[in-house]
Amino acid sequence: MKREKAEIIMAYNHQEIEKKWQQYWSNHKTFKAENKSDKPKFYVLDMFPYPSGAGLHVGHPLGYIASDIVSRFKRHQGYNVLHPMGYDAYGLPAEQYAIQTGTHPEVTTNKNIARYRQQLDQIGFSFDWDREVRTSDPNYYKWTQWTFIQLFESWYNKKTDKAEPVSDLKVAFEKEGNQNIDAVCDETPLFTANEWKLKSEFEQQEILMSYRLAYLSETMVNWCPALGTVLANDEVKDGLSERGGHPVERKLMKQWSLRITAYAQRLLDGLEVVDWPESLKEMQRNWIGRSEGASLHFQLAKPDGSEEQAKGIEVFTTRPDTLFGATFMVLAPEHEWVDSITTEEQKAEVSEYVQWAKNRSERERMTEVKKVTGVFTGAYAINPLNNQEVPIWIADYVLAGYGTGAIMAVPAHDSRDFAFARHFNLSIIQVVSQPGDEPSDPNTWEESYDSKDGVMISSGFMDGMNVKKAIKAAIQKLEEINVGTGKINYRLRDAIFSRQRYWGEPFPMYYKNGMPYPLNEDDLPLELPEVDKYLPTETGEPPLARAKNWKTEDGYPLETNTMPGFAGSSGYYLRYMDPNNNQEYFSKDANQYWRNVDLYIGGDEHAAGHLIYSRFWNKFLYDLGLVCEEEPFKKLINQGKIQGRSSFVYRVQGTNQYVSYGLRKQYNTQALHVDINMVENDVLDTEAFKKWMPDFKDAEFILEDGKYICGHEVEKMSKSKHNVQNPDDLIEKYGADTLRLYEMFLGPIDQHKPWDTKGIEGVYRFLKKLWKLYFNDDDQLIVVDEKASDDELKVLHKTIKKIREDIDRYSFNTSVSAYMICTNELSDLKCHKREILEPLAVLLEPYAPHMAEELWSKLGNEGSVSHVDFPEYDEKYLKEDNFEYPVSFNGKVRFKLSMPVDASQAEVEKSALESDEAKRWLEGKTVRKVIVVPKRIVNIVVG
RNA sequence: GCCCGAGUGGUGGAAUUGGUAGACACGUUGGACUUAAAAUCCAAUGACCAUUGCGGUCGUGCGGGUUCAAGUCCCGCCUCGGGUACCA
Repeated sequence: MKREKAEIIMAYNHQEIEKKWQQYWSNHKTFKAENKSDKPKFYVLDMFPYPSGAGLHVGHPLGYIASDIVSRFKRHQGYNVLHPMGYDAYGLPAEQYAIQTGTHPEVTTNKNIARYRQQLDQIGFSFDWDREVRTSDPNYYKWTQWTFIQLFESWYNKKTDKAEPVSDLKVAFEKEGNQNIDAVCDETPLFTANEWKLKSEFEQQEILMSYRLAYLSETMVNWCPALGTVLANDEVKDGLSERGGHPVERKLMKQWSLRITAYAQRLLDGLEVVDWPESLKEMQRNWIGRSEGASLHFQLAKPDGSEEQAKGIEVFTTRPDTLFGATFMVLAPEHEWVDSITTEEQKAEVSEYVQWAKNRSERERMTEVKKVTGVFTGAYAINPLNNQEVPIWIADYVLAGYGTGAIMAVPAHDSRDFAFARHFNLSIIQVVSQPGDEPSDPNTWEESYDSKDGVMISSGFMDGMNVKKAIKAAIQKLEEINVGTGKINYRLRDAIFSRQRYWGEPFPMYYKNGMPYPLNEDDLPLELPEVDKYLPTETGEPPLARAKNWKTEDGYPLETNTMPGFAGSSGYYLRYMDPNNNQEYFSKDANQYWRNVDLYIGGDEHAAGHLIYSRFWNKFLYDLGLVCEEEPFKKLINQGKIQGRSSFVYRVQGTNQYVSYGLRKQYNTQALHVDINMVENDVLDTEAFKKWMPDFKDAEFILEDGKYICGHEVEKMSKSKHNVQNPDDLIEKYGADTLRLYEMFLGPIDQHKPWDTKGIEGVYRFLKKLWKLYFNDDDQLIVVDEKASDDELKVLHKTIKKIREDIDRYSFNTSVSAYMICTNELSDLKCHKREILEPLAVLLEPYAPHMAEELWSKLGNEGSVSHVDFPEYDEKYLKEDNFEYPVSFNGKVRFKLSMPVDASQAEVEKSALESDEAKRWLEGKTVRKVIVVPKRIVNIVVG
């Protein structure tokens, strides 16, 4: 009885307070952002989550808490803050579940969203929920579809370096054909205006297709049979699908693609102006993969006289300087000329090899990188600079998808060519000499010399030049003799945009005579139809082919593919600006006001996916004049992942006995994961363990000091490792404010760190201690109006300064300790004064908003504290009269010396040398030098 | 292989511009209160040596260097994490 009573009086009742204020915020729309405002704007965005069935674990809110702190801080500084949240609602898990159970993915998704929302609300985020978007909502995906149509109706003009309407292109074709058009497009033969006019509608559309930014084409795709769909390059990791880890094959399929390659250079250039982590920018640079070099043609030694072969085989090289060392050529097995150049004698061998290469999985190909394979075609080409005949080989180390799918091989200066030449006994000629080294016989080399550091030899006109100069000279020569030209190549591929799945945006396209046409914009959104099963049809068509009447009013069949996951997330940050607009994606005014995202927080796993697609999407809309900023995300922070901390028990081999961590070496044991909820401070609750699973019912324990101590390890948080910490239990026990503070206290926001519940008590204690500055044990307000002392003011103002600086540099962990220090010091001073405690409540708001609101209101204030001015600090309270100088001798600190802060260097030096403590260290030594750094240190050099 | 990032007490981490290394917190130990426990409060807590007191030596992954002074800057390595990989 007594105990219960004590708990009721318990001063800080987080459960009641947090519920109350969450309700208040929701009722009063405290965090609603207005599109019309005289205030400066600040846009803080989180990467919106995919609502998975597992709900949130403690890792998810980490970034949300950080962005919420910044949002709240900016509101206190008078900004109109846009801080929205929504859901990336299309995704494979809900669809896989639908396949298994027949439950509509929308049902699953809505259920998961409801759970996410409830969890998010509990943490006390200051989102403007009136702006919520869901990618699967027709009102949202209408604009995803709309953007797709704009992409379809656009082409990329290299002359103006931007996207322009296809309608303009048609006008140009009618006027002068395509000879003056400089576009990023598929290879298209030249035609005149007359020729254009003579073409059929179908032929014209076919040509336009090769210019469109969203285009349909037969391409080599990553086909994942287990998922029954095609995947984009960034969705494939190590030859396996990123989701589910299923094998991926190469397959030729007719697919929609986005011509993101048109933007390669701008995507690269834009990285220079954004404030992103260097590592992330580097990842994008690598993904875009710009390389400078030359494109040139090798004539066939015996062309068959066809127009095609007359041009020769085109290759791309970054080392045109080494042309004199090009002793053979290699084509990718998929190269279009393989059949036509192979000689009769080699036919069988070549076709066998091509077949073999084709059937290899991507995974095999990757894991067997070191294995050298290839076959001779029997054909020869002519090196354009020295007119030597070189054999043409086929090998799968040359990729069809990069450059032209053909290379000139320079074995002396390229390690892959070197390995190939060695294996097949092809000749190797040295053309670059390492500085300070004599040229030697390459046949004796252990490896090729790939470095660009060196001087040309055996290279005719380039002899004696350094590599850099020779590259320029070679390109010039190639252009002179009209066989090649300088060229920049990108590794970036066009984004494959079709998925053979149900749960995604339908394409707003229909087919007339096999040619795709866009729907009328008035007919958008094209809503996702109902189907009887979420599987492909018997004939292998995507699930949408099951839909009844999947055709236009005129009876033309609609596209049956759906869009990929990154479609909906590419422009969601724009829709937040004006989420309920039925007329437009977003209004011009809204975009002019909100412009772009000032702070974007999310994981770095999106480096090569979402963050590139989004930038592309934004640049395209910029070209259309719809958005006013070319880069969508000004500042970006990657929050680190929170890893799990697994606990282990040690089962003695073949028994049901479990030995405590410290004694496990004495036995032959096997480590088993145990649920971290049964473990506190590494001590196992043995009774709970016995009840956990039937297998453990009769478990026996070998204890140390009467306790069973568990082992631990840092691993990924996952259900199977029983180390998932969900926030709900912690919030119930300690409250959201504690959780928020603790997640920040764990360490720098951008660092990966293991979750460890141990420290949360300390943060909870801090909040209770802070509460006690305002209330006594009977929960009576004890704040007084007495004038604050200098000491108290100093504590407050140094904390204000620290918190402001810390938030400005996103150092959230150090803020938390600043609050703790402040509370400790005010407690020591027994300070209960309004002059200190009222500003402190405001200061606390970004991190612990519920408590701040409660304190603010209990102090007699009306309404929410959210928009109250953030406290300013005054230097005059921070000033010290004295500074305690550490005095060191030869760099070792020996004693402290208190001096007035305005003491001159000479005075400090004099006092230091004359002080009693100094004598000991000066005895028998000469002072060689004295360094005095004002308000820092004194260093006396003796010897 | 290549490109990034990181290594600081038993643990998470702090040290913002080269200037007192280890703030703050956890954990541990000892103590107060209590019949007891929880909660709370107080004290100690990098290692080693000396502990009769003053104290001393070492110490930020390793080895070197620059400097009056280095966790911080430079050179060379090691380990871990991430990205990428026949990209010509």
